Amino acid sequence: MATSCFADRLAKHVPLSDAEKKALARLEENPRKVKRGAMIQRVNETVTELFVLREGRVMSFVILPDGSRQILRVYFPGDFIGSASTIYSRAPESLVALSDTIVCPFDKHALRRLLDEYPRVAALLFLLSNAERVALTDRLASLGRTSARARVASFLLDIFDRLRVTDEGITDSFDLKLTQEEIGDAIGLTSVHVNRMIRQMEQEGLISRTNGRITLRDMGRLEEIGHYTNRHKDMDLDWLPQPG
Amino acid sequence: MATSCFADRLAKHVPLSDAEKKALARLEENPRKVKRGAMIQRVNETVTELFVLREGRVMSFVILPDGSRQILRVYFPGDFIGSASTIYSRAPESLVALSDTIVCPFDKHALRRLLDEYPRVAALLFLLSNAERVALTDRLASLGRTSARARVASFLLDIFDRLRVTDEGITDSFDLKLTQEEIGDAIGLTSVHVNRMIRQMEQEGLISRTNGRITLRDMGRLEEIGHYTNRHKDMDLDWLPQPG
DNA sequence: GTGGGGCGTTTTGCCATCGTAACAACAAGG
DNA sequence: CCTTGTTGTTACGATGGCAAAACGCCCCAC
Repeated sequence: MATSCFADRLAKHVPLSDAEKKALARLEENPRKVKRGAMIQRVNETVTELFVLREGRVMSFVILPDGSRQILRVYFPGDFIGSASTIYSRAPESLVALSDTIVCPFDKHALRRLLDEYPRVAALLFLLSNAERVALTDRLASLGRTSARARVASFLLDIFDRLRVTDEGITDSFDLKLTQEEIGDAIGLTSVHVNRMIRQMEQEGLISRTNGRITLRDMGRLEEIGHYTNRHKDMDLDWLPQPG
Repeated sequence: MATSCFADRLAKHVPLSDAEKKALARLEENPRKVKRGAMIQRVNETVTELFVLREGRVMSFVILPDGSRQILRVYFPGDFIGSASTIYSRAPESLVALSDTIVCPFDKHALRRLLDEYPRVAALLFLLSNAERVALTDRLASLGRTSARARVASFLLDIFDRLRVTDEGITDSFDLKLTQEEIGDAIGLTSVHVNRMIRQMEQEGLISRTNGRITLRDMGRLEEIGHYTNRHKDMDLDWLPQPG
């Protein structure tokens, strides 16, 4: 059977039948290489495609009329991207590759057939979009009610924990692959202030850096500072119908 | 057939079969009255229930360790509430009634059966949760990258447009039913500053107020100020499977 | 009717946080 | 070598938070 990183991801939550895996793999039949910095989707463009991210990193963002940018979400391999085009005819957000990536585009009619034929997968997608929703509300609380310092801390922990979902090898350090300006645009700060906070945290021994690689030196305190909770531990999908 | 405000809401997007309507109506078999201010769900509590909001208003929020509150979402009749409990065993957010309300709780196993038997409804729920996701990213951009003035403007417009989805009678005024402190907690400001902005906007003739009722006097300028786009106009669910 | 009590709004003064602008240092890559 | 992009650093100032109090309003008890 063809491997599918999307099926692999979903299978981390619930067991999948072979038929389901095969159907999911079909979404990834048309892998497309995208160079770092290339646009995958432009805001307001008519969209009928969605994507599974197979390799590399992608971000979604919007540009406000005054030119400032808000990064909405950073995506990692196995993530399902562009779900907004299931319901809006024009893209509400832009997608750009943060590194050289491989995305697998598929038409929403392919998704339709999948949802139609594999109700259990439809339910699963619904559940996972609820998890995404919670991730967004967590960041909303972060932007709305916490200090710059707390936002940086929770942002680092969030990226760290998400990377660890798929990469077991990570223990305490990771490649952020984001400029400080991008971090700022994700958590509502300027690059200058992100820099202040990061250097401060480095001085205090909370983190350390060696050419772009971040090492978390005191996760306990970082969690406190960022008011961060790792949601991944608390998932429960056992109540879904069994496969078959 | 029993009326179901949830079915009515969904039917605004796509036609539903009688069987689907009936199945949706079953979710609302146990209406429960909730007094203004009463908790419907407490953060970190074990949850197995979800809700359809039939009447009144509800908000979801979290309290941070320093006591500050972030309001995550305000809900109106026909909204589907508490979707996080589909995937997390403990509630990531609290739910409280903003007015005297009627909610219809149902167990997630009832949802399971619905998703299982009516794949088209499952798909529809998935799509609508994607719309919710976009609503959240819009507010994320608002909190991360816009001024206090812009946040207030877009917040008012957002509530206004959401009320108008179900209540055709609304033309330019509505009952906000939120204190300025609550507005602030929703958009990341203090009540003091919300007050400053609202009075400023009133002085400029952008809005006017009479005992809690807001009238939007210049929606065009409000949309500009808030960098607001009404997403409701742009929905497209026609590609879903047909009923039957 | 009168006198609270509670709740929300209005108002003020002060000041911390964070943004703006500008530039230096440095690395990578053509 | 020059260009381009990222990080580091500073000075200055605006936005919006904080604390505190007054005000208006509604409801209730007396």
